[in-house]
This record gives sequence, C-alpha cells and structure tokens, in this order.
Amino acid sequence: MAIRLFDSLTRDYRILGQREPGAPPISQEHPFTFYTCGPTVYAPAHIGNFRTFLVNDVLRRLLELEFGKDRVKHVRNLTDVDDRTIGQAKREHRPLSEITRHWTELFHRDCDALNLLRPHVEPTATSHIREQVDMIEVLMRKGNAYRAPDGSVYFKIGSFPEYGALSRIRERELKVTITVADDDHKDDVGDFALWKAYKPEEDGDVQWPGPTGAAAGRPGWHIECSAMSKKHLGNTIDLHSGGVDLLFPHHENEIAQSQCCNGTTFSRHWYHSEFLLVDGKKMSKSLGNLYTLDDLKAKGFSPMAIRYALLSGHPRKQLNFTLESLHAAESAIATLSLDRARMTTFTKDAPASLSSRFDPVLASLRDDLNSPAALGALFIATKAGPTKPGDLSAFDRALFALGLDLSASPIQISAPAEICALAERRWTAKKAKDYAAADALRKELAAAGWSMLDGKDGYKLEPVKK
RNA sequence: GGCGCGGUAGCCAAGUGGUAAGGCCGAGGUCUGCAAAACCUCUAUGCGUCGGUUCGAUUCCGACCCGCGCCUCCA
Repeated sequence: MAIRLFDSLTRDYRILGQREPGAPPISQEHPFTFYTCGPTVYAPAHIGNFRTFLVNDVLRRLLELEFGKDRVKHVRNLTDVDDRTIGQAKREHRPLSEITRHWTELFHRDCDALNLLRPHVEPTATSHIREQVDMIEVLMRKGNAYRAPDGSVYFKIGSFPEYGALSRIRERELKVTITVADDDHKDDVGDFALWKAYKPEEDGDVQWPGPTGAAAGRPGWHIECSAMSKKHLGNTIDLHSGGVDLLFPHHENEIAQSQCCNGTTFSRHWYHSEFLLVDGKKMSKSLGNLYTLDDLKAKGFSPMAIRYALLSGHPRKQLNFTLESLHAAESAIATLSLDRARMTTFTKDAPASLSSRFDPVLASLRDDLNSPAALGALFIATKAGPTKPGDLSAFDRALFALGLDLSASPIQISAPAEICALAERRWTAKKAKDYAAADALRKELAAAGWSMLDGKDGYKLEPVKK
C-alpha cells in the first residue's frame, strides 16, 4: 500500500515515490531521497524541534518499510554557522567549532534517547563551503544573484518568476517592509543573502574566501541546504521536509536557488509539520515554556513517553503539549508494554493468524502520517486478545514504524535516605503484622511525597503520582 | 493588512453525509491486611454559534464568535 502525504506545494495529497517519466524508478542505485532541515547547533534542542524530527523519523521508518531499508537515503543537516552560532561563540568567548561540536553531541544524545534513526548523512554547513560558493558563482553567472556594495551576494527574486509558489507570497507586504529597513544593500526587500560579507565587529574569526567577485565572509543560511542536498542526493530529490516555519522564507529560497542553479525541479514533494504549542502558546524563552529533553527527564518523564506524547497529535496540526499529556503518555506506554509482554506468553490457544489486525496501524501512518489514528489502532489491536508467535512480528513492525521502544525502562528516581529508612521500618512492621504501625508509616511516606508499592518479597518506592 | 490552521466528552485526540475510534483521568466491581498493580464494567442524544442544502450534517455551503501560527533567518 502506497504512502500518501499532503504536499505543501500542490496542496493536495500525493503518493510518495512516484517519479516523472524518464526518471529512474526507486532502486538501490536510485534510492528514495529524503532531505530534512536539521537543527542549528548553538543551544539545546527543545521538544518543539524534536516534534519535527520525530515526525520525520516516522516517515523515514515508513519509507524503509515501503521501499526497503537499502532504498531510502535520508539526509539531515546541521547548521553550524549562522548569526546565532556565531553569536553564541562570541558570548562565551570560545571558538565557533567548540560551540557547535558541544551542541551537536548533546543533540545526538537526545536523538538516541528518543529513538530517532540516524540519518544516512548528516552534513554540516562549514564542511560544505566549497559547494555553496560554487552554487553562488553559478547563480551570479546566470544573473540570478548580484554583488552588493559591501561584498555580500544577494539572490534576486525578480529573476525567478516562480518565487512565492510554495508560500503563496507574491509581493512583500507593507507590514514587512517597515521592519526590514536595516538591510540597506538589497535591490529589493525580498532579495535574500547568499553570501554575507565579513564584519569584524560581529563575526570574530569566522570567515572564508568568498565567491569570485565577492568579499570574504560566510554563506547565508538558505544556500547550505541547496548545496548539501545537491551534493548528497542530487539535483532533484524525492521529498523535502521541515517545520512549517521554514516554509517561508527558507524553503521558498531553497527552491529559488536550486532551480535557478540546476535548471531542474528541486523537490518532487514537500512536507511540513506543524508547530508544537506549550500551554496553548508557542514556546519561547520569554514565556518560560520552553522544554528541553533534560528538563522533562529531570521531572521524571521517560524519553519514550515524550516520543509518544509528541506523536499523539496529527503532524500537520498544532499540538498543545502539557505535562498532563506526558503523564497520559507514560501510562499508555506502560499499558502497551504489558500487552506486548502478555502476547509473548499467551499464544497456545490463540485463534488463527490475527496479524492483519495490526494492519490499520500502518495504514493510518501511510495515510498522511496519521499517528494519532495509528496509536488508536495499536490499542485496538493489542486488546483483541492473545496472538500466535508469528503475529508478534506484526505488532513489532507497527512499533518499529512508530519508533516506540517498549523495552526502554522508565526513569527511576531513587528515594533519599530518610525515605528509605521509613520504608524499611514499615516493611518490618508489616512483616510483624503490626498493620497499625505500617499504615501510619505509609501515611508518613505519602506526606513526604512517596508511595510504597508492596510486592511479594520486597517493595518499590516511587514519587506520588499527581 | 496578507497567507494558513484549528474549535469533538474532565483532559488529549481520530473520524464519517446516515447518526461519535483510541488514550489518560474518574467511578463501580473482582482480587489483595491496607495501598498499588492487574482484570471486568461504566463515562459525549452530541461534535464553537446561527442559518442554508439534504430524506438525513458533527461531517457540505454561508455568516459569525473564539483560539493559534507564519509574513527575512524560529522545527
């Protein structure tokens, strides 16, 4: 069954992997090419960033199931030079590369925790300066770009009639032009930087020799994705994705650069995931509602629950993230784990093959990545009773597509010594059948925020759930 | 101002022109010294408001109200 995905450019649902006549069909030599705009590595990624990467991860998994593991090539870049990375390096008085290396490592750690498949290639902007400069030179030669008085290079949107097709922005609106008066070197407010001339007071020691005819400096933001996708995936890619906020101007600009430079379609399909809201508002530092993975782990939430919570809303719909949704996710995952464990043991008197009952899970995902519907279908399938060993593979395939690793253990928070002592006293009292004392101690523990879970031969302590 | 998205039970969230998946929470029950877990059962005569089309609309159309996002470097 084919994967149907909403296309941001044509604004309708289209089947993935369908190439135009003359293009080679998908094979090992010509894999499905998938480019995702990655993070800027200057600060910890927040869960909003991860929503997008998570959605793309499910897409990647689905593509592997659809076309074969060796017939999908996924590239996700790292932006390691721009205003923000340079600014951060300057604030910390450290070299740019040190800053970006540090945040890249932490990003990878978080990705692993969330069970995101590593992209096949994860190129960085600074290791593709040559490719970017090459493209800029082509654009200048073709008349799509011009040198500004300060030595920067701008793309001339007037030279590309299709500019605005993706974002439907045909003309710059009044409101915008007022706020952009700072850019004095452009011919047109809509023009955007391909290359930024070096500014000693801002850029520190970050600079490279520029395109022929331009000053030394650094690439503009948009060109890196055009250059890196071209290098690693070719002139025309099958799918390009990212968050909605990148739709304009980033992706609009990528299209302009790539198509003017290469003379071919840049991407056959565009997919954008919606924003994550926290407590009803866009996340921002000023609102104090910006969560990182570490923030949530410190609150005792497991990365798998975070993954679940982020998949509980439709990718193309804004998702309001709350701590409560995380509690719900934690419980839901525990239920699934239990169901999965039960299925491995109760297989003797199972009816004939029931693997088809997991079909709706993948079917939901194939239909525009409907992850909430897929999760619903997953629960229906697991509640349908015991299964046979072979059926477990269907369950696991569904879990793979969603990227849910049920073996990942929830975060354990160890109790402080005084709590442990109380618990020990209660356990002794209980063993002595002094239930009055035991109950009193349980109350004491509860008042201190801990619940004591009695087992047959021992007990567990965990923070009281709210 | 331009472009776009959404308003479904206490919370989250699918979905359909014929009468509402699923999850969480909650309630009752079974079990258990207690608690927790587990298991069973229950939980929207209604899908923002008002009109219209229709045999029939939550689902299509129109108006309105409310919320959110993007509009030059934010996933």
